[in-house]
Amino acid sequence: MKSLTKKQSAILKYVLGTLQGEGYSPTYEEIAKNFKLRSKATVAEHLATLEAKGYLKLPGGRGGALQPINAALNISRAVLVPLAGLITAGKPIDTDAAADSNEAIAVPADLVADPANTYVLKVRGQSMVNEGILDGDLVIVQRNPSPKNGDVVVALLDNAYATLKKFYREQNRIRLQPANAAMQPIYAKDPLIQGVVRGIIRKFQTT
Amino acid sequence: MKSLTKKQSAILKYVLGTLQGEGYSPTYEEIAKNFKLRSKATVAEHLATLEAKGYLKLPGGRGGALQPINAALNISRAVLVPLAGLITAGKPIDTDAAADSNEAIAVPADLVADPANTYVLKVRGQSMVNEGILDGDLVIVQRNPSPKNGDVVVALLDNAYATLKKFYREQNRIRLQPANAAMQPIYAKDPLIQGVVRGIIRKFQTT
DNA sequence: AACGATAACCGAACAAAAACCGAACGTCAA
DNA sequence: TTGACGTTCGGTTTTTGTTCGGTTATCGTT
Repeated sequence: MKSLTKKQSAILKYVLGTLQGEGYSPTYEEIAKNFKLRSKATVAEHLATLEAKGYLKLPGGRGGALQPINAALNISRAVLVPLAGLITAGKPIDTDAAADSNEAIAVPADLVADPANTYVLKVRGQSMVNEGILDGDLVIVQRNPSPKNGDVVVALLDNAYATLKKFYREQNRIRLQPANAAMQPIYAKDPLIQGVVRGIIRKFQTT
Repeated sequence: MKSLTKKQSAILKYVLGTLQGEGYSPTYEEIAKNFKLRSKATVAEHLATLEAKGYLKLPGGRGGALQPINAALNISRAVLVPLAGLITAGKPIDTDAAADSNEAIAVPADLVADPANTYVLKVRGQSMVNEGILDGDLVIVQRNPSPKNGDVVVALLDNAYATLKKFYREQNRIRLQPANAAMQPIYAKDPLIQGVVRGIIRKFQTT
C-alpha cells in the first residue's frame, strides 16, 4: 500500500469519517469547503490519487453527479443483528431468553455477509473457554446449511445439545474439532448444523 | 453495500425512525410533508433507490394500501477506530506495523466510550489463549490513566513488555490477574498501564 | 542558486445523475 | 362508493462530478 502525503491522509480521514459517522459520502463541495478549497477540481485530483493508491473506490461510471464514494477498506457501517438466545455448551439453545426483549446487537458490517440470515447468540458458562470463548461473549452466527471444512459451527448433537466446534467432513462421518488442538474431537454421523460462526464480540463493562 | 447520498440517508433515517418509534411505516405523504416535498412521486423515487441499494424492502409489488416497509438493514452508530499496532504478549507493542497504513476498524459504538481516546490492537501469537484471546483478535483499548479494579488492562511490564491482564490495586502493589482464574497472578509495583480493554472482536474468515 | 518534478491549487464550462413536480390512474378497505 | 393510498408517466430544475488549460508551492538534487 502506497503511503500518503499529509493532505491526502487528512482528506481520506474526512471522507471515511463522514461516510461512517453521517452515513453518506460527502460531496466534492463539502470536502472543498471543509478544507477551504475554492475549486472542486482540486478535490477531484485528491480523490483520484487516493483511488490510484488504493484507499478509495470511486464510482466507476462516466460523467455524472453525486456519486457516493465507496471506501476500499472495511469501513462499512455496523449492522443491527437480533439477539436470538443463549447458548450453553451441552444444553439446548435457549431461544426464549431473548424472545420478549428482542434485543439487537450492533455488529461491524464486515462480520456480516448475509444480514438477513445472521443472528447473535450469547454464551453462557465457562464450558467453551478452551475454544477461546468466555462467559458472556456474543457469537455472530450465519444460518448456513453447508459449512466448509474448518468453519466454526454451532452444532446440535442428538438434535438438542449445543456446542461450538470446528467442522470437518470426513469419509462417512463428521468430525467436530475443538479449537484447542489438545482436546479430543467429537465424531458424529449427522449433527444438526445450526449455523456458521462468523465472529465473536466480547464486551467489558464500563466501570 | 452501496453508500447513500445525503438526501437518501436522511429519508432512510426518517423512515426507520418512525418505524421504530411509532411502530408503523409513514405514508408517502407524511414523508413528503416532513421533507417539504410537494409530490409523492419524489418520495416513491427515493424509496425505490433505497430498495435498489438494499436498505429497504418495499411491500410486495401488489397494488396498494399502506403496508409497512420492512427495514432489511439498520444503520446504526459504529465508530471508526484506528488500528494502532500489534500486541504480542511478552514483547513490546509494535506500533510501526500499522503506522503507514493508517487502517481503521469499524467498532460498535457501545464498545467505545471515548472515541478520541480509543484505539485497536491486533493480537499476535497464541500466548494469551488462557485469557480467552486468540491470535488475530482485535482488542479495543481506551487510553485511561486510572483503571478500576477488575478492569482488563494493557500493561507494560518493565516499561516495555506487553500483557493483557485484570487489574487490581492492593496495599502497596498492583496485582495483574489472568482472566483464567486457575493461573497465577503477577505482582508489580509500578506497571505502565497503557489503557483499559473495552472489548474484543474476533473475525473468522469467510471461506 | 537553479532546476525539475511532483503536489496542490484554481475557475469556467459542461453533461448527466439526482431531485423534483403535477396530474392521472388503480387498488384496497371501510 | 368513497376516500386514502401507492403507482406510473411525462416532464423540469438543481446538484454534482468531470474535464481542460492553466498557476502556484514544495521538495529533493544537482
